[in-house]
Amino acid sequence: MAGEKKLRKSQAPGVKRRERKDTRPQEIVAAAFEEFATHGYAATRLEDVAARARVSKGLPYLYFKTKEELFKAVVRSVITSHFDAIRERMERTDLSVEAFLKGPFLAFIQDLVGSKRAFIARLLIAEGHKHPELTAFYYEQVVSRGIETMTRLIDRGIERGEFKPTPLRDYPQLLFAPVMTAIFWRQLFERHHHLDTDGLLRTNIELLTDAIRAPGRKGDAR
Amino acid sequence: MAGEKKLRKSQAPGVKRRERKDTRPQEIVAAAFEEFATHGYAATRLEDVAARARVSKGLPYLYFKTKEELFKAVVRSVITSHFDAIRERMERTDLSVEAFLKGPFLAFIQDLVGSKRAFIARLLIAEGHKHPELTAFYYEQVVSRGIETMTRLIDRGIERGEFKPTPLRDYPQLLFAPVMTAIFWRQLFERHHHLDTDGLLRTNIELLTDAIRAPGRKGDAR
Amino acid sequence: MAGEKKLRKSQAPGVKRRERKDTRPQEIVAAAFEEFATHGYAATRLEDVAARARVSKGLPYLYFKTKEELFKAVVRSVITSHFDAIRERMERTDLSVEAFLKGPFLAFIQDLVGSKRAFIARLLIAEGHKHPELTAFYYEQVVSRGIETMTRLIDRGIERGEFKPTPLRDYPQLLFAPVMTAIFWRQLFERHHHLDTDGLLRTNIELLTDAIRAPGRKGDAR
Amino acid sequence: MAGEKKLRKSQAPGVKRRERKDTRPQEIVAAAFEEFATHGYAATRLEDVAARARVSKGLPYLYFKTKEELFKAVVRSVITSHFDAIRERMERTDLSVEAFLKGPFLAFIQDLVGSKRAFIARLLIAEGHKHPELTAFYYEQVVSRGIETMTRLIDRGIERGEFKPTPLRDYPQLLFAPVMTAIFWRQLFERHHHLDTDGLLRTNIELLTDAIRAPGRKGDAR
DNA sequence: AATGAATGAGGGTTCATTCAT
DNA sequence: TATGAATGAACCCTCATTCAT
Repeated sequence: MAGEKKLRKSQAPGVKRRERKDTRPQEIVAAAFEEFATHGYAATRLEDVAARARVSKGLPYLYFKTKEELFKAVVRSVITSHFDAIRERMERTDLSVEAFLKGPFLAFIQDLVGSKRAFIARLLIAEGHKHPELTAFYYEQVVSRGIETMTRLIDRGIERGEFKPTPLRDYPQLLFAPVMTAIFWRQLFERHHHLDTDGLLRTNIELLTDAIRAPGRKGDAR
Repeated sequence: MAGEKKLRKSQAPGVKRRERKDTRPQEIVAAAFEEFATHGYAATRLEDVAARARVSKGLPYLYFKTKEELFKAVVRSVITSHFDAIRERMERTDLSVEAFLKGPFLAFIQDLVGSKRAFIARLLIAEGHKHPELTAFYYEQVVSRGIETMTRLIDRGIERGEFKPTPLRDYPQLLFAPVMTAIFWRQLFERHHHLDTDGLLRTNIELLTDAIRAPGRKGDAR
Repeated sequence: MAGEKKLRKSQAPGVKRRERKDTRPQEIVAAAFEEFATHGYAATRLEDVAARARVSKGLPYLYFKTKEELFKAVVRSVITSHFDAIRERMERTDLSVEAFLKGPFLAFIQDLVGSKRAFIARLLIAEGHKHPELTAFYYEQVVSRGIETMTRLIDRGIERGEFKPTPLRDYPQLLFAPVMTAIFWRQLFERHHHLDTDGLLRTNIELLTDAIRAPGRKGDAR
Repeated sequence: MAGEKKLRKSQAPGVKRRERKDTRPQEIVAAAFEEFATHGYAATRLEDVAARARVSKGLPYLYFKTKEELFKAVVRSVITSHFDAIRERMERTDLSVEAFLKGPFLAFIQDLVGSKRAFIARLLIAEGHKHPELTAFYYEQVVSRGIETMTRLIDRGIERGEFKPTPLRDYPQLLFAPVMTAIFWRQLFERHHHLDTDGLLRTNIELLTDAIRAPGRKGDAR
């Protein structure tokens, strides 16, 4: 019933204590991400987070006042740069809009669906309404900006004569909608029936661009 | 979490005990639905469910062995007939496929998004992976059947010459994808930015049918 | 989740309701005996008792105010006649004392060890101190009378010249002690190692009578 | 069950936390022993155990996964050394067997009956069948070894010519049987009638040795 | 007399959080 | 900073007991 000396952590033998100190919060957030993604908010135990991060049970409280703070930090950490990057490319690209959608944008969402960041979607769906502050933050940082950028992208296509004016312009969410479907399918139903999510996402973009393409334009024009 | 004086037992004095017994499970499931939808699985306290159903703390256990059983009953209760009904109409309709999609099908998903049943989606996303049995049940009863039926519907459109052959046939999920988006938007972001979900759903169907319509066909043909 | 009509009891189709009514308490006590013997006091559920007696959950409360009352009734029911009978034979017998011990008495305790009544011993050991009234009742009805009778029996043996005067006269419990051991062994250790309890009991009596037999007497004299 | 003001945490101000940790399990086991001995397994509340040990309600779970584990620990803690010690003396002694029985062995069982360890007997009788693992452990560690040792002791007496060959050799339990009787009498009937348990135990050994002593031997020979 | 639906106090267990070291 | 022993509120579930029928 206890007694034997544990091997004690030291996951990175070459790294000095001083150095680890600075990365501790990130390590804890990373560990928390795994746990939250696996078990959901309520079923995640801070003790397990600490164990996964190879720190003591009390340490997370040094950086995060409560479990909820830690959760928020996790969400924030996943948001970050990725979305900014694709938005910036959207603004600067000199590809045709259709080419951009079928190229970088498709690649981005295909990658997203397969990445660990996808789990954050489930977390937000499940817990979002209980953390309004967090939801607001997410909406502002990711969703509203994403919508804006995509609206502009479609408008640019219309301005340039690539696209007809269509209501897609008012519902840019439609370009993103299958991402949610793909993510949830993978997490819930993949074991029952395989879904080629890459194909799903590609098909959606192809069909939508087919639907809005200006008459006389060729589908795969760059 | 309460406040109002309870009527204390036999709140329906005219109703016999024996008769009440038959309705109790449904009442409890209904109360549980509200609580689960509001707080999620883990954060729902059976005591609150009981209070909402105006029964004692222990009564739910008379009808449902555990919290999980109750949860499953909630999910099952919401699934039921609705999906069967639309599937049947899909099989029997003598509308053109496009007309069906823009008529009954659109009405169905628009209603779904606004109904309480939409909350079940969040529950499944959030908790599904912890209740594999339930997920399997849901997949079999709802998802796989729905996919099949929609595949047949699209194929029928192709056979009849309404539609071109397109990969949409392999990804009927695309007709449903915005439903998820609409549901989650309502639950999470509606307070930050209004989304006309009816328009969103309609636009998706219009664009997809535009994209797959056989050349020479008119859009609103019945 | 319920619904199908149960087959409803009727364990004795030929017995009229009127007749059963009179035996109900005994049936309940019998069922309670089984449950208490199997699970102990605390772990016995009145619902199970009722089910075993084929009566409704509430019926036992018509005859026994509380679980404890029922428990007492169980103990009383087991005591009854058996002990009285052997005591009476002890007083009236015209066998020699040694013959009585090796004959009827030995048979009695051998039977006791193998009978269901033995379980009552465990119940008393386990719960006695929490039911002082019951313990007092048991002491008066069974123990003290038994001790007295056995003391008289030994004294008679001494008076008749069968036995030497020995301290056994002050500790008649020694004639009974192995009964406890036999009972507990059967209930606890029999699966690990078989003990011939008949032999154990016989040997104890043989050795004790050997030890106290008056010089010049023969061991197996009747 | 309470009443006295608690000293509130760190009731031993001079003792370091780390050091306390090592003694806590024993303290909890000791407290649990008292509670189990007093109320039996089922009727013992872990909260009372904690209170008796002057720790919080949750602490016992840090050292013992469940109530049952704690119960097992209690039984184990009582078994230990005592029985080993007497067995070893039995093997090594250079007393005559009779002298050993009337000396060290008698002293051991007399002490046992008066000690707190006696309560464990009630626990085992009462709860043993519900904890088969524990019963097996007890049988192996205590009972079977004890039986073996005593069989050897009697055989040694026969070999040395102290004793006649008798069936006692097959039922060494008879030397121990009155211990059970003495323990239960003390716990149940002592208030109704005093029993000199020392005398009881001594008499049993004296009578049994009288019964098996080889002809021509003197009773108190060393 | 009999049923069984309903009650609600009670206890085992978990885990976020604190704090002595 | 960092540890991990300790706390105690909270929650699931059980079951003796009640009572409308």
